[in-house]
Amino acid sequence: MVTVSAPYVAGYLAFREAPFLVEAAQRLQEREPGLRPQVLLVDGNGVLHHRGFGVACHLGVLTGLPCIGVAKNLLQVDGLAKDEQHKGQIRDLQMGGDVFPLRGTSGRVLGMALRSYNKSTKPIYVSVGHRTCLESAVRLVQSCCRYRIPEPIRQADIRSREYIRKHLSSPLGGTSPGPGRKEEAEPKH
DNA sequence: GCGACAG
DNA sequence: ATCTTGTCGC
Repeated sequence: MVTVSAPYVAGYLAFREAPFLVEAAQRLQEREPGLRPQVLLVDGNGVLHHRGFGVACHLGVLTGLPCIGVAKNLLQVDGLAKDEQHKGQIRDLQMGGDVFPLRGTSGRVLGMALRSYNKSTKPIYVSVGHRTCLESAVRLVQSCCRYRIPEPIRQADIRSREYIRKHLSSPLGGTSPGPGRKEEAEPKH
């Protein structure tokens, strides 16, 4: 369990969550030295970011492990927008595995919109975090999508919420936002 | 008033 | 992220 105090500010997600992700990675290394992740799927963006350095990049540099950014919503940076052109490209995605590049005004490809499984309507946004190319990142992500969200991230989400519901719902858990105070305590993403 | 806004 | 309302498919 962790206690997060830093607020969520769009564009600065890493400053709020990276410390706990690094901690989790270190704990795994201590308790299971034999298990070395070959790659980490991160709930957030990699280079698809205001300053080209999202939480997946932070975690990668801090751990030295390859990282892939997987966002559920498009971060509208470098000219990228959820305009008709974008919506049209989404409609054109035919089956699971279909993608289209996210090219910013700068001309740079910041990531790929991916139809993660056959029945999906809304794509997920994959971007390079650290030590991987976009093509490999998309292929790996798609390979572990039974549902829209890659199973590793989906399970982390489901299990963390279950843990919260079970441990801090009735005892001392309920959020008690007194005047001028706002805080959370959890291992979410 | 309206759109943006990773999680 | 969270919440609500409603629909559809297995």
